[in-house]
Amino acid sequence: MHGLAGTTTQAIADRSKISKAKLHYYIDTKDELYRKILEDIYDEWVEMELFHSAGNDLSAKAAISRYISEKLDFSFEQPEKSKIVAIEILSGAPILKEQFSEQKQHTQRAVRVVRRWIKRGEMLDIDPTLLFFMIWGITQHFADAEVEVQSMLGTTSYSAKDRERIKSEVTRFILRGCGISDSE
Amino acid sequence: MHGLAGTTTQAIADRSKISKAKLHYYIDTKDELYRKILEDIYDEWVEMELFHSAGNDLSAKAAISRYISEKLDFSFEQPEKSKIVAIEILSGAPILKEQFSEQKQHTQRAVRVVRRWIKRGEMLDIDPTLLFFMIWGITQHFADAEVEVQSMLGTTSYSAKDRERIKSEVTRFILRGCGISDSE
DNA sequence: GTCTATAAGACGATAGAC
DNA sequence: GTCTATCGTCTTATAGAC
Repeated sequence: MHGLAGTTTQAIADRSKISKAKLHYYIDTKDELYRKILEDIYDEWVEMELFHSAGNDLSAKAAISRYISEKLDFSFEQPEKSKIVAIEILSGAPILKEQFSEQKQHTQRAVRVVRRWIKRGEMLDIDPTLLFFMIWGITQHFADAEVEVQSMLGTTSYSAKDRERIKSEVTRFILRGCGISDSE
Repeated sequence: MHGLAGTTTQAIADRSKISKAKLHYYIDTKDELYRKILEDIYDEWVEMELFHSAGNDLSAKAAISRYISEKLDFSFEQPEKSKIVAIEILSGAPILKEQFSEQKQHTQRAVRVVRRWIKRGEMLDIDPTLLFFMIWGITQHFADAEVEVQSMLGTTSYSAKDRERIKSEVTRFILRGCGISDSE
């Protein structure tokens, strides 16, 4: 993963197994291609249901568990996508900045859901927005810092066992952090 | 923050308010400069005491709280440094990879400290390495995803109030996640 | 639609005067 | 040590034949 400047059109063409000229037949500029890819990924990213899921009648425990599971699956299975977005945000989000407002709306809806859980006594009184940051930080770390994580785990890819263990530990950790009882 | 390929020597020279030629008087190649900066930051990064702090007699609660506080301060005060390392790791850590072994040793020592806490009943039985990943993921997110976080908080920089609130919420969240009693 | 060839410019690095 | 000028290379993008 190298971001916009770190990748050449030649490399893109090579990986697509087409010529550079052919690539330019389909796209106008490299920037445009980058922007398109980025927006596609970000849409997929934002639309990952953040608690206002299937039915609003899910318990806090069920909804949060499911969201963590989905986010971790995304990190395990499509780390490249996570990384592309990460580089864009690290760089100050010159392109995605405009779309933050869209995300804000999604998040506001999720904030209200969390507030309801808190009122109902399903979880502790935690700032919902900060809770999202923590969940994002943890789950995305397994994609973005893949090399470091795997190096320390002594592997070169996440085995099915690794995934289960991580998912289980992370879920229980976050649920406890939310003050949601660990036992069934 | 743009990584190695994303920054031109011209930009570096401009920001240093010297000419491009003068820059090349002090450094040989751009790669060399990048490597030097990276290794300096990473050393500072790794040496941030990870639990095997001052005295080994610190309680789990005190040691973890202190570490979170230090990491968050670093994220708030020197986000650029965090970002440079983040980009390097996102890119597969071509340069830092060799130094991972050093970090592994630091981490192994910290793992033993955590194991002791668990044996003593100071905290729940959590995989220490995964715990580190979660703490790193959360704390670094406030630096690396700065734009996104601040955009959602409705600010353009972390105020003293923001910092206190984040630090307090994050610390309590993680301590609860570790099964360490919230009250005094 | 797909190719070869090349234009046009950006960039890292150096030469050489002062 | 610091400057101006420039070389050589890499890269994006286009022109034009087929």
